[in-house]
Amino acid sequence: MGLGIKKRTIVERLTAESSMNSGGVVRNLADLFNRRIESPSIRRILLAAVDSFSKTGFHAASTRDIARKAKLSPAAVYVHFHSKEELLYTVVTLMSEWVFDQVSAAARERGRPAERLRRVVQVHVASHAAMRTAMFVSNFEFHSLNAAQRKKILRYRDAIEKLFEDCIRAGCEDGSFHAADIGITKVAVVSLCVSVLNWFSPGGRLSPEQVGDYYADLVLSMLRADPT
Amino acid sequence: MGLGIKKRTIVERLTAESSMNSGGVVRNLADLFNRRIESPSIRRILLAAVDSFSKTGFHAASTRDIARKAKLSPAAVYVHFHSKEELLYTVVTLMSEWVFDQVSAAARERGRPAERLRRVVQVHVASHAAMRTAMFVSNFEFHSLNAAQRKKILRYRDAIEKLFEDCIRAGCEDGSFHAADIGITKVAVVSLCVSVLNWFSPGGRLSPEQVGDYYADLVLSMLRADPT
DNA sequence: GTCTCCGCTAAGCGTTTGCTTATCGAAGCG
DNA sequence: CGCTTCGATAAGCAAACGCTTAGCGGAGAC
Repeated sequence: MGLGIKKRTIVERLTAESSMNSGGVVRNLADLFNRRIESPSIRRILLAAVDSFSKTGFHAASTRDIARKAKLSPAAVYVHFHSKEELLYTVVTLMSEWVFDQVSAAARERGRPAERLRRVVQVHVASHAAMRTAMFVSNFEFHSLNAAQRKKILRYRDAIEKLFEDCIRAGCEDGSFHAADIGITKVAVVSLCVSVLNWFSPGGRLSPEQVGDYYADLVLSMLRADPT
Repeated sequence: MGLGIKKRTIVERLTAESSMNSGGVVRNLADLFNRRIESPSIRRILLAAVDSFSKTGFHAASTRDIARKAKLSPAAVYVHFHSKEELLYTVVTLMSEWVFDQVSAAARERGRPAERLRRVVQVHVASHAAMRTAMFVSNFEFHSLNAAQRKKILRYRDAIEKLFEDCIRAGCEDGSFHAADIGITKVAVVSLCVSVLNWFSPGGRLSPEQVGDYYADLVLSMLRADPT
């Protein structure tokens, strides 16, 4: 067999189990990692990485700190991951895949454009709010990935944007929506959804689902065609 | 005079010159720094810091790198600044003050709520787009400041949010706007404006002012009262 | 001429960083 | 038993980090 070939990455060995085919919704980050990653040590490392990255940012977080939180020696992290960068890439990949699964499931259900866009916005916002910490890392430490990694993650982001665009375009074509520029409107709507990360608080007045509903109302009134 | 007292910070020595009282609008970041900072060396350091912080984030940026970009020795930075953290704090303060000046000037002009909110949104978005790099640092490296510094910067942010809230509340009271929850609506609108940082590109199809106009349209149709 | 100030630099201190090396012990297997 | 595999560790390396120290050189004051 191939010598000199470096070991496979965690991302390449992820359990191919999505929220679709395995009983019930994902409840939280630990639950999501349980479904996708077999080794308990690797799960602990990734949970610790999310915690460290979210608190201090990728570059300020030390691998020693992550190892300590995972109750392992500093070197044990490198038994499972090639580098600190791969830690971040694994986290971002897991979260990007999950959000894409959530939103595309919402977009698959039939309905009028307004109904479909409502579901897509609601799920997108609620997902970001519910997994606030990990989605924060996935979004705001994205630029610390290398070019090849960024390119792979961008595929998920582009696919999600496409789902939004399809709903908006369908509504414009059947006259229920008005948008002067679909491209700008699309990025404005998506970035509005993501920006819930900047203020949402788990212990706050509203649940993730309630915030999602509210944002869906905002987006629909933003897009509804003039009754004139 | 007081011995043992550490030297004053750059922020404490800023020129008290706002865009109001000194001829014309600020054209770009260098122009803004020229108006507020006397020493050319300090201006070069701050411009270099903005560049480094925006490219790699606060923690990954090295003071040696910043010094090299400013054409100074590494130690020269510490002649003017106590620490790397003070570099960030100075940048964030300058940008936060500037944005607050811009938005509050827009809010001061009289008009119906819809007209005032349109101006406020337009200026807020256009300011972020026009100073994209520095505003990016100001917003996304905010968490690297210490608690006391964050508290001071939050005063500007809260004041800006208040300006938005006043417009929205006035529109709800005179019946021209509809908002089920003014608090959530306010943070959604403000974070929508800020999120232009995530996609705006200086060389793109639209100018900062055009994007501001488009966002103002979006926000107004989001808030306008139902004609039913 | 001498003294003081001030912006600036060369050199380097102490610490922390990401990551490697050599090794261990338990488990699986013929 | 002998051998391999594998998760994990103790120890440490080379590099980079933020920041300090001691001192230089030109300008202004008297």
